[in-house]
Amino acid sequence: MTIEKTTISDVAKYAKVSKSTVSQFLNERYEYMREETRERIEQAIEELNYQPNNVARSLKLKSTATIGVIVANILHSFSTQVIRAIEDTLNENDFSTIICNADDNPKKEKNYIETLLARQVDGLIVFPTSGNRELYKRLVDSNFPIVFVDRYVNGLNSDAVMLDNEKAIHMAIEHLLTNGYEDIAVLTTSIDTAVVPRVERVQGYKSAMKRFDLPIREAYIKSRDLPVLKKGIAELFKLEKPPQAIVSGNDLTLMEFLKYASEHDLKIGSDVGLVTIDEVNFMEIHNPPITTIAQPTFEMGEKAVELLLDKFDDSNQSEGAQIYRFDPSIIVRKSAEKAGVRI
Amino acid sequence: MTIEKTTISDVAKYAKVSKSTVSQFLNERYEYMREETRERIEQAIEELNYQPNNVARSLKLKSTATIGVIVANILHSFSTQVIRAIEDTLNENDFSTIICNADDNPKKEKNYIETLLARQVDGLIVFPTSGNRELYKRLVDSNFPIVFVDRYVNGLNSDAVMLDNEKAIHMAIEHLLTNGYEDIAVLTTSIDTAVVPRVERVQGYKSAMKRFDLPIREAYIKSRDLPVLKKGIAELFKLEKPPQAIVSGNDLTLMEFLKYASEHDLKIGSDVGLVTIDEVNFMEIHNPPITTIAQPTFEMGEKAVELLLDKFDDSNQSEGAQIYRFDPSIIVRKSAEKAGVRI
DNA sequence: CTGAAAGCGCTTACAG
DNA sequence: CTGAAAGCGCTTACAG
Repeated sequence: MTIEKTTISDVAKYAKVSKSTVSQFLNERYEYMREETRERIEQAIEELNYQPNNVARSLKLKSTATIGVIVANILHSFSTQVIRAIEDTLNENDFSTIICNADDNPKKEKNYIETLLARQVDGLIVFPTSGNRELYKRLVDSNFPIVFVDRYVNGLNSDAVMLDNEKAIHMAIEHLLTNGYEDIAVLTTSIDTAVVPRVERVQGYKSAMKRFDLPIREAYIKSRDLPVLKKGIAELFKLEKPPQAIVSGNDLTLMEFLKYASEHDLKIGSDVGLVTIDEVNFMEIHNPPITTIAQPTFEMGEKAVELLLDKFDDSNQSEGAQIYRFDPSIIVRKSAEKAGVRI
Repeated sequence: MTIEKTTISDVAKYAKVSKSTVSQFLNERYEYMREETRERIEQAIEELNYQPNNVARSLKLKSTATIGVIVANILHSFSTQVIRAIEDTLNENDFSTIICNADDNPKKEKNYIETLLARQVDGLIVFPTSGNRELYKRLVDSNFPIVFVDRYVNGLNSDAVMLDNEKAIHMAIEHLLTNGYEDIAVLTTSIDTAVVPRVERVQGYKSAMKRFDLPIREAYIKSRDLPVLKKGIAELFKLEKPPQAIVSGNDLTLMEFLKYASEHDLKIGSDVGLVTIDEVNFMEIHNPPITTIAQPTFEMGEKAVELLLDKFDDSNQSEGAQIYRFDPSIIVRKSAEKAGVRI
């Protein structure tokens, strides 16, 4: 089963040179190499079908050229999209990516951080849960290259790539108001664990209501864990004054709402207006098509990689960590139009 | 920026023992270790905040405990689901996973295979394109642990985890027939590159038609690349006798069909019956909800890992490679019911 | 019960 | 232009 690999020594012997010279060749330092030597090595590598061992290289170089990515919840399509961008960008820069899914579970997350560090990843990009502040603090304090995405960890001086969540909610609400919906409710997953985007989206809801001189009704704010969110939605529509429109915090909360709506024969648009954050492929084919506040997922992933790679560049003095906010954009479709009404 | 790591030597010095003894401790070989020694080492590790370096360990052990996963197209939700299962299962067995997306591009795929091998992954799980037969052949012939998922590479004696594609199509067609649809067309992505499941699905279509004594109309078989599939769909409905129902090969072809249907005001169910392969979250909330032939994605991912790990077990003589076929199941919803007609 | 030594497969000053 | 030597951080027979 075990295949004896051919090593650099085999190549050296075969080409009748030293290991050093082969190594020079492998690292493309041809400057002082005779044409003939180069060809001999080239041939030896070919004949022996030699494949360099990167583990050995990594050990010597103290760099593995791999980045660990830990995502809180890979089922969330925003995450998949950003990860896709991260992997692409990293790959372009000759880095490998190890993707881990923490399932919103701090224990799993901790475990992943530790095994990634043991594997000597050169840096970490993480969508953090809020359960490992101390661990992250230690990493950040010791200057280990790390950048956060989507969420940040409170009180840590580290880079983070975030959506402008307040703006996102404002856009959603403004669109709804323009289209004649006034009593607007917001749906997010639970904010008990203080996950930043959810908190910001709820705050954004409140500030938007204030800005548009509308009352803030606590009963219109439903932040619940996914399995019990539908109950919350039901409560909303049992209210004396049920909402005329819904802002859904992401694609997962949207699914719950859509299920509720179809079970209760609520017509999207005419019965309830709807805008959701996060663009997913099925928005377009839903009937009616769903108006969406999209995050620039590709740019966000790219930025995260860029920030991380900058840290490897010694010439770049760390000029203090920052939170980078990205602008959402609205994709107007039909879910926030009352029957017949056109803007 | 670089943090000097504490190494096993530091721990040894601090605990006043040799590196060997620390290593014994790390590998939990306590048999011959004095209680007191153990405690001293434990403390030293704690004090120095020592983290073992897995790269060094891997080099010595010639095993990295990591598996490379190469997926042909990560945008395909079947792949995401299987990968999720693979990662979970691997993680339970203390293996790391490196996921790479080949984008259905043999060149990218080749590149990934090479870098994964250079990184000394212990094995490979791959959803192969059909462009690297020779490379895969070399790997399989040299006994490198590899298992294929979803597709296999022709003429290679290797394990593969596959859907019973013929059965899947038969189930779809039988369901459609039972519900009163007779003229049935099938949609898949292009079969020019001979990607196995597509080919099998088209074959399955033909064998099903034969089995049910229906004519096989070539014009009802549309196998096109995604960007031009919609044109193929249009052709279908311009036929003298347009199909009464559609079997969609996967979630991506489904999207194209759904877009076409909504643009042309085709009512799913009453105007055209529809069954698709691959269960995705939005099937349920689509209007009408979509009847689906589901693949047992979790079991398939789990099986792939199991087959791979078996190869590491020397006691298991390789009893010849096999193709493992998994049974699809049907999730009946409303997209294959004519208005008013109930089964 | 514990330590000295060799070695995994590379890279990199340094010498010549 | 090329080679000998040391070393990256571990593990594992082997000796005592």
